[in-house]
Parts: sequence; C-alpha cells; structure tokens
Amino acid sequence: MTQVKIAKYSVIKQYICQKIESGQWPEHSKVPSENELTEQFSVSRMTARRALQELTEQGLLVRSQGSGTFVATFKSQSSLLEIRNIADEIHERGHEYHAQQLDLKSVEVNEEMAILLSLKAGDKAFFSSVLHFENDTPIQLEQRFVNPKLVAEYLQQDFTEITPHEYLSSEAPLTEATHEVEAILANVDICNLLNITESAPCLQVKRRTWSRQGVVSLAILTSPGNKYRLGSHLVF
Amino acid sequence: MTQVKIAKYSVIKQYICQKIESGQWPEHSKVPSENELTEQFSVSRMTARRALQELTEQGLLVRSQGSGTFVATFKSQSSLLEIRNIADEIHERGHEYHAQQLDLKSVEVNEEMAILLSLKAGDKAFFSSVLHFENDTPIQLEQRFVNPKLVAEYLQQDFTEITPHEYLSSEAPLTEATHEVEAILANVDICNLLNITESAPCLQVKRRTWSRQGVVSLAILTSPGNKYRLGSHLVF
DNA sequence: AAGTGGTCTAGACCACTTG
DNA sequence: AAGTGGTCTAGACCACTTG
Repeated sequence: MTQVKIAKYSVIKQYICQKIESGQWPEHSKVPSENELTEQFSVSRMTARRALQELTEQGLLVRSQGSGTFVATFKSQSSLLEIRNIADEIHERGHEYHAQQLDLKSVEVNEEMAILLSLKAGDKAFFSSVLHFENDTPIQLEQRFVNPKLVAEYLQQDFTEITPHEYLSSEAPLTEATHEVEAILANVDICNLLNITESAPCLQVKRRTWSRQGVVSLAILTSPGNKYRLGSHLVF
Repeated sequence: MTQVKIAKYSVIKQYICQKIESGQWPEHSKVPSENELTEQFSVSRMTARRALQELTEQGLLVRSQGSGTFVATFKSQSSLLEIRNIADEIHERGHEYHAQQLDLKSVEVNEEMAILLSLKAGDKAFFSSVLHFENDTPIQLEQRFVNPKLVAEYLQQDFTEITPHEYLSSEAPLTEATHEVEAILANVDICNLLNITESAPCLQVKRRTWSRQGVVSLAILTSPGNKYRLGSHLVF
C-alpha cells in the first residue's frame, strides 16, 4: 500500500477548516496564533504561518498584525474571470456540497432563446433546473438551456451526481463565455427554492458558453445576495 | 522624510513583472530559478521563492517541479474585465454624462479600512463621494477611500470635471485590482440619492486598486439593479 | 548527476495592538 | 511588557525532470 505523504501545513489547514465548518469556531472568533499552532502541531512557525496565510488568501480567515487571526464572515464567493465548478468551489471552502435536480426535459425554444442558442424558433432544446447547496443551505439555482445538437445525451444525466458544468466541460470543452451580472428581485418560486423572502436581493448571472462547434448553453444562475458574491483579481 | 520600507520579495516581484511587461521575457520563456534569484538579489531562498510563488498565484508564472518556472500565457485576462471610466462608458452609449460631488474630505480610517488601505488605524485617508448621472438619471454612487501617501493632492480636485478614476489613473497608474460584486439592499440615504425605493436591489462593487507603490484606493460603487449590469467576455 | 521546485526547521528582528 | 503577525535567514531533505 502506497503511503501518501500529507504536508504538515495542509494538516493544519484541514484542522482549522474542520473547526470552522463544524461551527466550533464561529465567525469573528479568534483562531490560534502562529505560536500556539507551532506548539500544538510541533511544527516550525513558518509552517503554521503558511496554513494561516493560505486560509487568509482563500478568504476563510482575516489577519491583523498585533491583534490576531479571526474567522472571516461567511460569504460564498466565486470568480468572474474563470468559470469554476460550483461543487469544487464549495469543497474548497471546506463545506459540503449537494444538489437537487428540479427539472430535466426537452422544451421548445422561444424566439429569444433560439437566437441565443443559434437555433430556430420552435426547435427543441434541453432544459435543466438544478439547486446547489452549501452545507444544506441553498446557494444557487441553475437554470440551463442546452443546445441538443452539441450535447445529445444531456437528458440521460443525473445532475445530483455530476454538475451540468462538469458534464458539459467533458462533452464540449469551453472555448468562450459571456457574462451578464445583475441585481434583481427573484419571483416567488425562486425565492422559495432559495429560502429567502421576496424582498431579498439576488445576484443573477447569465452566462452563455461556447465550444469549438458553437453555442453550448445559456445558464441563468441566481443566488441570494446575502450569501453569495463574485470576485475577481486583475493584474495589468 | 520618512523612508517607506519595501519588502525584498516585493522588489523581486516588481523586477520580474517589469521584465514580462517590457517583453524581455516573453510567454513560455524560463525565468530565473529560486537559486539564481537568491544569488542575484542576495536573499535567502525562501524570500526568492515567495516572489515566484505569489506571481504564480496571480497567474503570471507557471511552475513545474524539476523543470523550472515559466512566463504564463496571457489569456485575455487583463482585458476581459477591464476597468473603464464610467464617463466614457456613458458617452459610448450616446448619452449625456455628468457628476455631482457630494463629499470630499479627510477622514480617520477605522481598523478594517486601515487594513484594506495598508494604513494604520487612526491614520487619515481621503474620502470622496460622487454621484454619476446618465442623462439626468443617477446611475452610480461612488464612495472612495484614497491612500493619501500616494495621491497627496486628491482633495484639491473637482470631480465634476474629471472622474476620480480618471484622476487616479494619471497620478498612480493601475497595476492590479480586485473586485467583489454583491446584490444588496442599500440604506435610505443611498436609495434617495439613486432615486429608487428602499426595496430595490442594488449591484454593489467593491474595488481595490493598486499601483506600483501599493494600495491606491478602495471604491464602493453602488448602482440600481434595474439600471446597471456588468458584463464580461472570456476567451479561453 | 545536476538542477529544479516543494516542504520544513529553528532561529531572528521588526511593527503593531493590547492590557 | 507581552503577544501578535510580517519579514527574513541559512540551512536541510525530498520528489521530480532533464541531460
């Protein structure tokens, strides 16, 4: 049996993630200092520091010279610059992911949708509706129209096992995407799904994706404004 | 005159950035190894390593154990989500632009703001509040905290004549920025300024900007959700 | 075999915040 | 004054890729 070597800083990161995830270390609570971790895990300060530093970069912790390191306020964040698999993002935050498949069918596209998907009005497209959960909290409703010419077996998938993004990436690799980001009030049905009141603002991303062969899908991603945000880091 | 201490790893980062930017080190070219930088800059390997590591996280470099560190391929990443001058955007839509300057003063920064601007709590920072109009409709409230060490004459400007972004671009050219995008409900004062009801969702962008010398400003941009959206076009 | 990056140690000095 | 995080050193052993 092969023994996989786990880096020490990684063990410490997992320890801290687990404490935060389980709620033992709530938001704003102080986490052990570099010196305390050094002693507790019998590592050098540089190693303890690396664990704290990486979690800070990931947004789980906030550090302040002289006063200490604290658990950050929890808000899910995803990037505007790359298209990530939401399940991966959630796992990276040290949280549980699961999905609920609300719908998966063939629909006739209206004129607008036809244009967006490069189809003719009245053509069939595939449609999926999936609700993504972070630790049992609904975090994003994904409604997606898919070009059936490029992804013929879309309806045969189980999107509680694999995310639509993951599946599409394997079938029709992403070459291009556009985003439109808006703040909206969602309708009653969506609010109920997301477990928010009707007056709660939502962040809505409309994303069109292309692969070499053409338009693959149009996704409408709706998230509660108080639980989700988008981020980007640009270097010029 | 106070001498600002520049960290050694930061000097090395700037050196590498400059080489890439100027085209002396093109895409895929090999950059100096940790050991070479160690010698060249008379630092320990850990310090040279930190410079390479951070640039790798920023996506400028790619590392491969055993073979070396290389200049990454630029996806259109910098041009994807570029930072535009709102006055230009509005003019390009064929509309009239004007601005109202609501506030322009020096403020004491609290702890959070101090961290974000690389200042000490209690230090002074400059603050501006400007309301941007598109054809007499308020389209964005810009509240901005500015590092006074880098932009000494900020308070002497007239932001109905030049946007803060335009002015800062000329004084401290942009090298880096981060964004956080959220859907929020704004407070009464902001709703009144934006001429919307209190239940109207707003798109809020928090943008931190850097120039070579460090953090330049933190801008909080709030726009009515029904009148403003963000877009991006990614090519992979 | 020589060079690369990945991890790690046991120290050090510093600036900063807190009691 | 004691504790915190920020930077830095001069070593070490390792896994990996290359000539």
